[in-house]
Amino acid sequence: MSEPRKLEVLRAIVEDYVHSREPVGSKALVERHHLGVSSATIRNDMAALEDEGLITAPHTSAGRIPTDKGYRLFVDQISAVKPLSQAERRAIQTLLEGSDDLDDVLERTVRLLSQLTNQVAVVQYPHLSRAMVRHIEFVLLAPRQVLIVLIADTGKVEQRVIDVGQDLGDDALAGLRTRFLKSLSGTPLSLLPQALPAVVAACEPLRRHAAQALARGLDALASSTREERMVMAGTANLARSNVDFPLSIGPVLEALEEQVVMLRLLSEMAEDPRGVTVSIGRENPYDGLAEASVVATGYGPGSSAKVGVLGPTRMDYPTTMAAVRAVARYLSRILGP
Amino acid sequence: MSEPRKLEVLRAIVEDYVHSREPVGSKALVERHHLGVSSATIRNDMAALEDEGLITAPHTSAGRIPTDKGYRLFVDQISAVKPLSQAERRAIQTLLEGSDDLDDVLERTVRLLSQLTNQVAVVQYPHLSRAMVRHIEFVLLAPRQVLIVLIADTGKVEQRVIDVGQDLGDDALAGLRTRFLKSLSGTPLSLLPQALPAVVAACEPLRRHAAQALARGLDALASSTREERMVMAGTANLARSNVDFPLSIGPVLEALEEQVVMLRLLSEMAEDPRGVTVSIGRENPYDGLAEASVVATGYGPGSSAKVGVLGPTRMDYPTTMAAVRAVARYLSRILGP
DNA sequence: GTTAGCACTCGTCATGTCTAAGTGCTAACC
DNA sequence: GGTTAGCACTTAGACATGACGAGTGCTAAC
Repeated sequence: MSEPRKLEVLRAIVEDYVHSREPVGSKALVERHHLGVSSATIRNDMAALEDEGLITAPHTSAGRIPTDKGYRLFVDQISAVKPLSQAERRAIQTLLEGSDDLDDVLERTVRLLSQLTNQVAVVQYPHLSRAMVRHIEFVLLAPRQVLIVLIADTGKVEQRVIDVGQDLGDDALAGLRTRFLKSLSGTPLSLLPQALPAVVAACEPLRRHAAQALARGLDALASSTREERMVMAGTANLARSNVDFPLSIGPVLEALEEQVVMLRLLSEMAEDPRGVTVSIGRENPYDGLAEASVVATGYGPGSSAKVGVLGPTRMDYPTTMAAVRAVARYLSRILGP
Repeated sequence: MSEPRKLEVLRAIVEDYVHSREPVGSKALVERHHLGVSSATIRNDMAALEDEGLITAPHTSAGRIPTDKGYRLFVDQISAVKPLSQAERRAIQTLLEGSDDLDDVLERTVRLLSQLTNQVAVVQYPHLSRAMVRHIEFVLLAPRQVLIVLIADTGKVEQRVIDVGQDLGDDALAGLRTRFLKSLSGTPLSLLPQALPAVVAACEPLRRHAAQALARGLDALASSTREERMVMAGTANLARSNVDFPLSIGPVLEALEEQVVMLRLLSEMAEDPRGVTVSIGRENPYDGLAEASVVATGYGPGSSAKVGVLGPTRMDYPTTMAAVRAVARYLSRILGP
């Protein structure tokens, strides 16, 4: 029993099953793929693969289907990432180049990726840990209500309304603004928590209270900038692959809606040297995704933010991986300097 | 054959069907509801209702189920909006009062509403046509790149990066900012397009080009503020009511994802004097929602923005309508002056 | 290590039968 | 006229049955 052929058999099973959604038997295998041996031999190989937990039979005398472990081996060792067609690559390029705004870029990206893969696409907003304070604006909405706007040099803007706890005039607020801005301009958002107390301390005691409140607001803003968000598209594709989620797509939709779940999942996916990381079925840390796989990769500066797709475990991994990788590259290029 | 009893029968059919998801027959009807007549009489009534197109039989010798038209009559004339429980009302109040930010309020609202109704909840961002310019900020990101921030007195902030087409220093930009701000502060966003040319004209010819670009940017921002957005929650509820969408929930998910569709739908729903508007099944202008109903109402100043839920036609209208109405009221109160 | 052959296992499909639910109609009743 | 009882008729769904085919595992021979 040759080891390489066994892998070949596994590959064939995965490919056929992904293609037909039906358990694949030994006979069909020798017919469709010209392995140079008889079906009996394949049966032996399959028995061995089953012993190793790479494939499984839904019931006696049905063909075999890959297990999570089988997909894993397939993805890691057997499959070759299938390059995109020329047309597809051109589509990516033209579609993404037409956009300017960050929101717009990400929006287009997910749509594109979901169409390319026929799956749910997800993209995380870029991390802004390296972002610095570019501008701070305080706007008096009511005697005690102040709108704080924090602008990072990445172009990201965050705002929030707070209650400063004491009446403030426009002038007083402008004064505070200048003070904050002078001290904080250029400060990395990540260092804001440390930098704020000094600014507050330097304020006139009379306005200490308001300054305190403003500092708290800025702190919250900075951390909500760190706090991650994501964009998503193609949920309707889930309905099409309804059959692939034996129970229901409910848990999957829940996971997608609970963005926290997805974000943690994405960030926990270690970066793979091959460029794309795959998390298969029960490997996912969230139970609702036990029947789903996530294919993701980093993009942008430091590849810290993730872009990826989510679909049933029974997914065309080579093509999906190729699409994700390609999109991530274009994305990096466009967002890059 | 008494007209009132016929309506009573329709009501009973709708209620039972909504409750059991099964076609309801004449016998079951007389058992569950104490109409003072025999099943034979009910059968006559049912035949009449069927003739009028209010109910239909899926096949010979099954019970009847309401048609869209039947639901319509039920909603319009028969049903009484069921008041929320004390606990539910308290839940709404406490949950919504804990929030400050507009985004936060809307986010909480949809979550709450989707939980209350076990349906998909949708809320449109408030129209800002009456909003006025509170503040304008230009930030130089690169020699020619300027970040424009437009802050409305409603607390809404919009930003965008533009290319001004000529090199500008920080000072020059600050000058332009002051000029724009002085002229435009307090201008309703809706009047911005008319107000901008004058400001540009008043600028020094040297900076005319940049001013032109900035004005275009502001115009775009103002209109993108007018442009509508929405928040949504509870899509996972669709999966649970999978059975209610005979074909697939795919088209529904598509409609939800294409926010344009939903927004048009919401805005086309005329305001109903009773407070809540319902659009049932094929009444919806979008084919993918032929099996779905939307229950919505306006909120906020002028009730111009909409909040509502989407679910299968087989939906508990009285409760849903009550929930939507209650949530809209709290929402108006919180966002109110 | 590979192959052919064969007995055995099950899921699937087509078929047939039976039952319960529910209707529509007719004739009697108030 | 509206209401009722009764009955023949229709049909979906549940269930059993059996043939079929796909597929396996094993053994013995190559």
